[in-house]
This record gives sequence, C-alpha cells and structure tokens, in this order.
Amino acid sequence: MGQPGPDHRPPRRRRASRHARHHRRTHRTNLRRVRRCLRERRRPDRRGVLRPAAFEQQRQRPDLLPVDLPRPRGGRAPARLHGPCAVQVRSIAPRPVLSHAPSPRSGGVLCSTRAARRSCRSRLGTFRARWHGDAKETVEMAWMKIKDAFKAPPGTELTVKGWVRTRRDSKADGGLSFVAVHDGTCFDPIQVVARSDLPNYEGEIARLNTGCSVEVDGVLVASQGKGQAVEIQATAVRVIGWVEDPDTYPVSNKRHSFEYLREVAHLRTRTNTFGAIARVRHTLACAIHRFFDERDFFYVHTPIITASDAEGAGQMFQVSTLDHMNLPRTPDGQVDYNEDFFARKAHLTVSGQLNVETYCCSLSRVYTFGPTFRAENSNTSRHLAEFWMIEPEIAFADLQDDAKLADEMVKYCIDAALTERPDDMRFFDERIEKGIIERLRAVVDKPMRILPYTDAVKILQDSGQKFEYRVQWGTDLQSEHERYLTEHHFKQPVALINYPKKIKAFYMRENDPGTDGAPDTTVAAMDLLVPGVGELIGGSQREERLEVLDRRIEEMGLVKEDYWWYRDLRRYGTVPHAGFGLGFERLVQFVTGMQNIRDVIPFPRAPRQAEF
RNA sequence: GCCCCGAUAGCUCAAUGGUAGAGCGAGCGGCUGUUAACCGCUAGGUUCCAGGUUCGAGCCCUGGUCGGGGCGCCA
Repeated sequence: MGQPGPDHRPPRRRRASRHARHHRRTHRTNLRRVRRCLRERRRPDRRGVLRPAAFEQQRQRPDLLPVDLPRPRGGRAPARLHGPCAVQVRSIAPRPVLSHAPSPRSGGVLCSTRAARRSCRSRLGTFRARWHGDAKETVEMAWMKIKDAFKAPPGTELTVKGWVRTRRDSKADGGLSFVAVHDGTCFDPIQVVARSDLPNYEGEIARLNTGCSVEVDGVLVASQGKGQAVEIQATAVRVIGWVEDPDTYPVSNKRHSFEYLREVAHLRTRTNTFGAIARVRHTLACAIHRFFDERDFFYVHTPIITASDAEGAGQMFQVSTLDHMNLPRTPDGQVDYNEDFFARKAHLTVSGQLNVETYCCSLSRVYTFGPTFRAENSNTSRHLAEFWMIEPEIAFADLQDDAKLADEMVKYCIDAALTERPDDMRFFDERIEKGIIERLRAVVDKPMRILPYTDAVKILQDSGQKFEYRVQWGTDLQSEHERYLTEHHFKQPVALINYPKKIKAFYMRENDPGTDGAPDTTVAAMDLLVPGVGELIGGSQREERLEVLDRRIEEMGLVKEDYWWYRDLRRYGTVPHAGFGLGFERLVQFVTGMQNIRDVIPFPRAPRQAEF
C-alpha cells in the first residue's frame, strides 16, 4: 500500500489535483445525464445507457412472495424436517410464488405435484445432523449439481457447492447479497440470495469475491428478479476457500483476452467460455465413441511409443532413456541405440493408422482415439505438438465408403453437441461466432460435397480470384485455395478426393489411369475441408496390392524391410480397406467457433509452450 | 522454419522525444431484489530485459526474451 514519505509528496499533490479536475468534469457530465434521464422518466445507467421504464414495473411485481427461511433453533431438527417445513409464508400476496397453497400442517408451501412432493421426501431422507465448526448444529441437505438444481421443483431444499462468479449487494429488505455460484455442470451459474440475518453475513458472505469456493444450503424458489427463473434462498453459506488476494486473482469477473487466459490455463476453466469448451469437448468425445459403438466398430488402443515412422514424413519426438550428457557410441561415432531402452530408436506416435490397420484386417471395423505427437515447428492457430486424433479403419471398403463414414460421423458429432449442450452452444452462438448454430445445423441437413481434386483445380483456376500462389495440377493446394473452396465457393464442408500421387503418402491406393480425367496418376486420398478450420479430416483408401505398395515404398525412398509387418497384411488375405484421421481439436474448433486450437485443448503443447 | 505486429497498473488499452493516464477489476463509503448495476473516494507503475543515441527515452537505434497474426508442415 502507501509509502507516505517526504519524497513522495510533491508528485502526489500534482496527481491529486489532476484527479480532481477530471472528476469535476465527469461529475458534470453525469449530472447532465441524470437530469436528462429524469426528464424522460428513465432510470440512468452507466455511460448514459438508459433503461426502459418497464424496469421499474418489473421491480414492483406484486405476484412475488417474500419468504422467511427457518434457522436452526438449537436442538435437533433433522428428524422433524420434511418437505413442507422448509419455508414459512411471511406475507400473503395475490398469487403465491410457490406454486400451491400453504399446508395447514406445516404453515409452508413447497411442492405442487405429488411427484415433486415425493422427490422432496426422498432427498430429505438423506438429511443428517452435522456438528459444524461454529458449534452450531446445522443440517446437511442433499447436494445437488447446479444443472439439476435448475430442473428441481420450486421448494426443493438443497445444497450446492461451487465457486463464486459474482457478488452483488443490496440494502433492500434489511440487506442481502446476490451470489452467482457455478460448479461447471452447466453453463449458467445459479443465483444464491443471502440475507443479512445469516450469522456469517457481515464477516464472510459480504466479503465473498469472484473465485471463492462455497457450500450453500437453501431452498429453491422462483426468482423475484428478472434474469433468472429460479434462485436459492440461502439458509447457510459456508466459505470453503477464500481468494487470498482478490486484486491479483487472475480470472476476476471481467473480460479477459484468450491470449492472457492461456497464461493462466489452470484457472481459465472457471470462465464461462472455457467451461463451455470443456463440456462440449466431452460431449463430442462421448459422441464419437457412441457413433462407432452403434456401428459395430471396436475401439483399439494403438501404441503411443512406436519404432515405426508411420508416413515417412514429419518430425517426431524421440523417446529415450539414454543420458544426453554421456551418449553411448558405436565404433563409427554414431549414437548406439542398442543401449537405449527399446534397443532401437523410438518415438512418440504420429499416427495409429498402421497399427490399427492390422486390427481392421481381422475385426473389420475399428478405430483409435488417442493422443498424437508432432514435433514440427508449427506456429499456427490450427496446429499442436500434442493433439488427439480419431482414426477409423474399415475393411472391404473403398474411398466412397470412407467419405460416407466421415460425413456421417461429423454430422453425428455436430448433432450431439447441438442437442446435448444447447446452453453452451447458445453461448458460442452469441459470443464466439455469431450464427454458428444455424451453420452447423445446415451442415447436418445438407448432403456432403465430394469433389475430385482435378475439378477443384479447375474451379480455382476459373474463379478469377487473385491467389498468392498459382493453382496448378500436381501441386498441393495452399490454405488460401482450400479456404476459398469451402468458405466462399461452396460455403460448406467439401471432401476433396483423388489427389496426385506425388504429393501423398505411400500407403494410399493408386487409382486407375485417367480417373477424373486427371493428367497424371492419382491416389484414392480424401481431405475434408471445413470453413474456419481448413483440413478437418485426411484419409484414403489403402493400397492393398503388395506389388504396388512395394513400388510406392521404393519410389518414396523408404526401406521395405521396415514395413515388414505392414506388408504381411497384403501377403496374407489382403482386402480393400480405407480409413481417415480426424483431428479432434479441429472438430472442437469447428463446433465451438473458437479461433485458436490452443483454446480447445485443456493444456496446449506447442513450440515453446508446455508450462502446465 | 519464414514474414509481419505487439509488450505501459491485476486485466484491456491511451500517452509529437519533455510532469505516465483512462475504463474495468480491487479496497472503503453511498444507493439499490441485484444481475456488464450505479455514484463518490482511495490504493495500485523498475513502461518486458540489457545496452546505445540525447540536455532529456514509454516513444529513436542494437541485441535478447515472451506473446499474437499470416505462411509452410499437417489432423
């Protein structure tokens, strides 16, 4: 705080006078605003934003009924506690807030239907007395997740546990605080109304800050204020964990940039955005497993450490237990990997595909879903060094089957997010990418576009667009080209198929000459491009003909013997088969509208980024 | 890896080479069934780091660190 000393005084005086000038100025402006508001019979708001007069009417809604909450009166209460005891009517309004008439036996009202009464009783059956720190007997009520609390009937007694989003105070009715509490189970926090007659009101409740963890006992009631349908009238608020310095709490109740939140990845999950991302990510992961399970796919756990280099391309992370400072050497000076853990050079996997193909060629339909590692020095919003990839592989299938599978899977996932997480999706629609719900719905409804690479090149060449890189058959499409196709030309996901073989991996099946009228040989590859993300899926039909595969391995300058077990699949009962890889984080990006891939994985790994 | 841009209060950002400010957040007080609340006051700074130019550097120069965007690699 302050360090008052002779040295500091002169600058302080100067600052104070400037301060004063400024405040006189803003004060005059505010006065003008307020006077205008009064003339127009409106309520003044900050920055001159005026609220409609309806606000006042809303505040005076007569149909809301204040209630008194019972406090423990010493002695044992639990045995006598049952649903209707929880609330006492203090004053009668024309229409009670709790949806049925007071019961004479209890003098209180809680549940309107038989089912709701039953539900109350069963929850209350779990009550038990508990000795609390302040030597007062309190009641532990049924702990409910906030998502369930929102669905419970008014009058339900419950406990919620979570973290404080905001606290607002009011002096009305002798003083009360509104505490927004979230526990991550749904998008919205629940509003807890804590009255000043709670024993720890002054000392604790009125000092709650964003980030504090609390347990709240109370009764669910229809809200008197607008902005939420229900709220909790608290009978007890227990502070579990304080925020030690609210001034430096990294995710205070305000807007933060995603760049900043990346630096506090351990706390960013408490924000509404990252909570929503986590839930949608979970829903998508579950949807993927469900999608495959419903279609008789088996989930195969392919190895994370591998000695094979799946595609002969791409930087890999090396896995070694050798002492870097004292490496064993062979006589010719090379590192002697015979001394290493696996007695050979080993890496983190860049793809489970080659392994999962073996299961495909025996279990027919399989998939992997696991972490994948690329040591490329990629600095983009769509690349990670560690990401999760889904790789299905289907036997007795060609590229058309593969594309169909990709189409169905993407649609299934989108539909799951839209139907299972409407609250989170509404948030993404309003705050992250306007209109995303509609666009996703359109993806589900429309048939997927499938377009040969050769035709795509023609479209681009005839587009009249100025591209930084010239479009030319035989070269890989640049991301500006892909974006033009999916974001401008088709305005929907597009699967490009049958790429020139020179730009694709050795295991992709060679097409017959002249396929799609292409000038040179193509392979049965498929890339699914989606707006905003680019390549969501990369896949192919696999080369099942041994002699063609061997030729391709040779052409690529690879060593046949390294792939001996992969080649065996072609020697013993080979079948046409196909598969693809879907970058899970890119799917999450596509569904949420988040722009940077580092924000859709809990703890991003990228070049120079592995803090958490 | 290449090309651009940036780094100033807890956060988001201002500030011709000449006395470092605002909004939000925080603390205190006022008002209020509140909800991006509002009003007043207060505190809060090694202007990323190391050098250099200058009477004087947040600003100009050099080097570094970190972050962002685009491209490449891909999923």
